[in-house]
Amino acid sequence: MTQMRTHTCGQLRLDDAGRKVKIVGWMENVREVGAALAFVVIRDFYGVTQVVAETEEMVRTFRSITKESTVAVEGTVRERDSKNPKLPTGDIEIVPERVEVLGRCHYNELPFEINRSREADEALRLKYRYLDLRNPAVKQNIILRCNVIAALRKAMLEHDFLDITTPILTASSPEGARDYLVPARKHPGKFYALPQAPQQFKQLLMTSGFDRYFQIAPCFRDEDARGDRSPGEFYQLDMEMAFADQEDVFAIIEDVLPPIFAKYGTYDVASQAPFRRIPFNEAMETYGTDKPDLRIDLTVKDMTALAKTTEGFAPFEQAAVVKIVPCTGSELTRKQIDKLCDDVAVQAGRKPYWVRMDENGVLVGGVAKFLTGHESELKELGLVPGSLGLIAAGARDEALKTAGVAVKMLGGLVPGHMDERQYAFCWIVDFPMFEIGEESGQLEFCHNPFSMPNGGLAVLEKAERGEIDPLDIYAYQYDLVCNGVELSSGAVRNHDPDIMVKAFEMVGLGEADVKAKFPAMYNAFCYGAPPHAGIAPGVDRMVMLLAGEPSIREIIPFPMNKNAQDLMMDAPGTVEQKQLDELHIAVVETP
RNA sequence: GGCCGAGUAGUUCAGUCGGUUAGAAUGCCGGCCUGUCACGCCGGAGGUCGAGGGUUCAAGUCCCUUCUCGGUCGCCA
Repeated sequence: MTQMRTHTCGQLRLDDAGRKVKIVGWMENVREVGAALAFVVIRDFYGVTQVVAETEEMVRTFRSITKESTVAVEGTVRERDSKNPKLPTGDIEIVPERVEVLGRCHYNELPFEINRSREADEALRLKYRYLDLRNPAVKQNIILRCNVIAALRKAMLEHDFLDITTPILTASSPEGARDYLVPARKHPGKFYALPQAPQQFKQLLMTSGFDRYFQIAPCFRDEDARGDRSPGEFYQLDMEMAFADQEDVFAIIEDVLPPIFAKYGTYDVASQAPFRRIPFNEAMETYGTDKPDLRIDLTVKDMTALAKTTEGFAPFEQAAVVKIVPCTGSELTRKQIDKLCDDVAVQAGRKPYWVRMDENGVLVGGVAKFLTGHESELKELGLVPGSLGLIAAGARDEALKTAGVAVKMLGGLVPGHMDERQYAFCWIVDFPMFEIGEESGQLEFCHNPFSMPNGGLAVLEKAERGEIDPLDIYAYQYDLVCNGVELSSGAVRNHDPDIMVKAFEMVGLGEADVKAKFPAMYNAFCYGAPPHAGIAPGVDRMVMLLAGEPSIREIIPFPMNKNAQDLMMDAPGTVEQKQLDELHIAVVETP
């Protein structure tokens, strides 16, 4: 037989009995059950197939091959005496006539067992990622990723979006995250930057007359990692539409994403269009976060007025706001409540207070003694008999953040408050355009300066004349949130140079700054730009949600570790002096 | 950068109040086993307890320093 293989390891069925075949793959396991009987498992991308050695010689042959070597097995398909219903190929086995080692595994002990690689230390998995990926369970997430990306691309093309690539080597962007810089050999002292997003390019494409653009775009940001944030690089489904507004963008996303989530997700229920829209301020007040998990039915209630009438508890008396998260049906013990409050503190930075209303309507535990006498008011807020209330007091943003974390943790802990098995999408809309900077104390852009203010030039001018508070100006800026995960930010862009300059003037900058920071875009917009809007859902986070994985590294083929190192390739690494010389770089100190 | 957790056999982990020769499972090596499929049974090898210092008659265990990994906050327009 000259073919490399006639069948894959996932292919053969009972119908194939009697057929002469040749399979190739990794020798996963040898089960010897006698001197002249052994069962050998061969694995390839498609599945596993059992080979049975029935002579002493053949048993010795397989025994001599190290596990995880690649082999070719030629033989005859036969119906099994004892079938395995758990395997697609479990009805048959191959009686080998010829066995050839194609690629020998030089080690008889591996860094971890392939089928249990997910239990191994993560640094070890990353160093031997090529072995980790042999594990079908690990490989499955990468296959899912491919399928999801293919489905996204297909859907976008069907909606008449053009897939256009934009430069990887580009100019450093003055705002946002830290850039990855690339020294320019031909321009001593100058640098390219890897794009944090194709933001400016896609807006320039709109200005060039492309009507609908998208790209599965690599993005690079030199910021610290998180469980749901890969260090260094990630991918976005970047899209932009000309002569379009917020409604047009929502319509596309609401058309594209739900079917893909329903088809490829671990849960088959996804929110249908239109997604619920929640204004930013309402989200903060109701959920304590701008990325609410709508699967949880708990909300934040304001008890500031009530708290002000209490006596003897300084945190209530001094706090700007006091928020409570009432939760019915809690049977948490005192110990569990303490643990919960500690866990909230880890994420929120401050510990919540708590109180319980027992079945008789009596306040017990925690800060109960300061609230006694206010039972009826608390009941109105939802702290009914049999409920636990987590209370956050302090400055508004601190209290809301603490309450938001409390909502999330209570939802996950107390049964009956979270309908977990679904994808719950929502839009967060009406983000404030400006905020008072924490450090500067001055008016600053809340998000990015490219968003169109709701009200256009007129509203900025009103604010300039003092007729309205600039903090009350909203931007056509929106986030897409699913199950408490921020999937994406988007906006109706500011395509009018005059409004752009005015917006910059509001924060103490001006035309010169716009031109200096975004020269290409500002100039392009002076030549007639279409109103346009877009969004860029994170592909990695979507796949994470679909795979039901808590770590983003599980859905990236070759992830870096938390410290932005590729342990397999040993990157970042040192380079030769010659390379540095060409790039006009002097290394002052090598650690 | 802050805080929290972890680091013991190839791997995953246990190790009590500081006290005899540091254990288990799995993997590896050898033997047995004719229908296994996480095969089973018997035997064996395998350890700088992350590193350095200290306290002590005695440290995997207590203290200090440091390194590494993970989580989280800052950060991520």
